[in-house]
Amino acid sequence: MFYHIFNLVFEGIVDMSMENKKLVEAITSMDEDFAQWYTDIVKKAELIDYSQVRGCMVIRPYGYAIWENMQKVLDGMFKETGHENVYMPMFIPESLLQKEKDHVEGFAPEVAWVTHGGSEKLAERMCVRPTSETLFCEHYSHIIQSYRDLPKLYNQWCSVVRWEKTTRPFLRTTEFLWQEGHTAHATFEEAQEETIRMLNIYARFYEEYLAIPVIKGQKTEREKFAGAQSTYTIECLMHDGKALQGATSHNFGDGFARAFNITYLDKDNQLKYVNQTSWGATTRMIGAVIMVHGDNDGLVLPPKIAPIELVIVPIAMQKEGVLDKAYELKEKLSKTFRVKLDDSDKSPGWKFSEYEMKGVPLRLEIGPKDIADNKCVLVRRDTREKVSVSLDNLQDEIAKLLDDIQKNLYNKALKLREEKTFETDNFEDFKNIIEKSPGFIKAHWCGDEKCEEKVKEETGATSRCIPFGESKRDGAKCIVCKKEAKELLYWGKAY
RNA sequence: CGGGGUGUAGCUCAGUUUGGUAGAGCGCUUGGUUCGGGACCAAGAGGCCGCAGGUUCAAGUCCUGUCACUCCGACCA
Repeated sequence: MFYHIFNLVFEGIVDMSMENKKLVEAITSMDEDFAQWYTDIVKKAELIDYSQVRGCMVIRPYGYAIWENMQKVLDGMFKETGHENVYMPMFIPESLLQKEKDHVEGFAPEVAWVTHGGSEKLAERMCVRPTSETLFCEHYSHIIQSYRDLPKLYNQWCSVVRWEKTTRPFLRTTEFLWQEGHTAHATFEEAQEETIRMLNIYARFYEEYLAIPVIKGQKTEREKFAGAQSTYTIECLMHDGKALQGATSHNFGDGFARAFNITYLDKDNQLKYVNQTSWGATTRMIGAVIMVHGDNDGLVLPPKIAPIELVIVPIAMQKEGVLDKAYELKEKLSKTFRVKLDDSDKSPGWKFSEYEMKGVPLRLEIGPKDIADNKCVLVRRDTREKVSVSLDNLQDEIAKLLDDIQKNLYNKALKLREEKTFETDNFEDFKNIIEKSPGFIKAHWCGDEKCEEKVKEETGATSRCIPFGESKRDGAKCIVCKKEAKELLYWGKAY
């Protein structure tokens, strides 16, 4: 009898607590279903909406603001290193696309074709650019004549279209936003220098602004860009242990120059081919930020690229003086920080959850009690830590906290990557790791593409890069064929 | 491109088995009370049941086709 009653009561409690939990837990837990967690975040943080167009998304103001912040910083870095922005057509005539053989073969399966203008069939169909190498090359062939015209350091911000089979917001969409740098140089060495310079810029951007640690390295032959002589990459690791290519930089040598006849007359009066590079980064960076820093309460944004660094939530705002004080703080703080004051009549608790979902780094609570004490409460998104601070040195306190959050996010991400990075010489171990605790695996390789292929077939992992600054161990053997190793590689399942 | 899942109100979904008046919760609007972790009361607005055919007196429900989203693979940033 007692037991029965106890059970009923107990069940009642359990039911209630679960109901409450459901109300609060707006998104799927990342441990339960990482893919669903990701989808929940992009929608609930109001980054995107799905559109009527297959595989394409609407980037909403909050999502686009993140992109604008990324653009602003990267564009500044490009300009500092002497690059100029241009804009190329979005269409490429078929004949132009086909000039470089490897390149067209790489992209042919995923281009969209325009066949009609109005109701008239075009004499030559055009593709919607999947990337603009051919257009830049065509243009360079017109404007480069002398060694005095070099180097040409161009970049463009635009969208490109690749007809992907399956799509996911930010990670892979049919149309996506990016920047593509295209440069032309007199010598191979200069092109190589540029390739690495831009790779380093991406790495710095990831680490300093996105708070994401990266592995810099070179792609293997199998993984390199269609038409490139060598491809370099920055690789980062997501929360679920999958790798994501953060940005790439390619040295084309004179391959495209030969196909497009881009020549210049050198000092020695010899006609020579230029050497080219290209490098790009995309809205996929937003996906990286989500999957590296996000948690079960939503997005977590690094302060340096957060559209809102600080949100002010007034408490008991119908009470005399609260809103006035909140407006006053907003005005003062907006001079230094990106600030939002939420004076809507939602409850404070709702606002707390909402801005946590949106990953706003800092929350400022101001209520009657604080005002009486000349204080306010600051709450960090990353650690949930609450501090009560005097209104007198608020600016300094906020600056310090934002700086600390930025650093903490980087350190947490680095720690996560270290925990998920393994090294092995044994193929069976390799398979086990990939299956049971996915992450980066460092393993030696003989240089044969067949071994690379075998790893992919049997484990699903691909080679991510030949890392800079980490050399192979003397006498090490290939993880697959056990022959003498040529390189140490990072491997992993990738997005 | 192959395999699975899902399309009904802005969102999450019930209703489909067995055809017969279009539903719930949340959100939204208006008014009021609240406000330091997703508040409450009252009154409202809101749907061509993804789209197109077909079967039927009658289709959200049955049949055929198609489109989109999503997950898992192959391809890619």
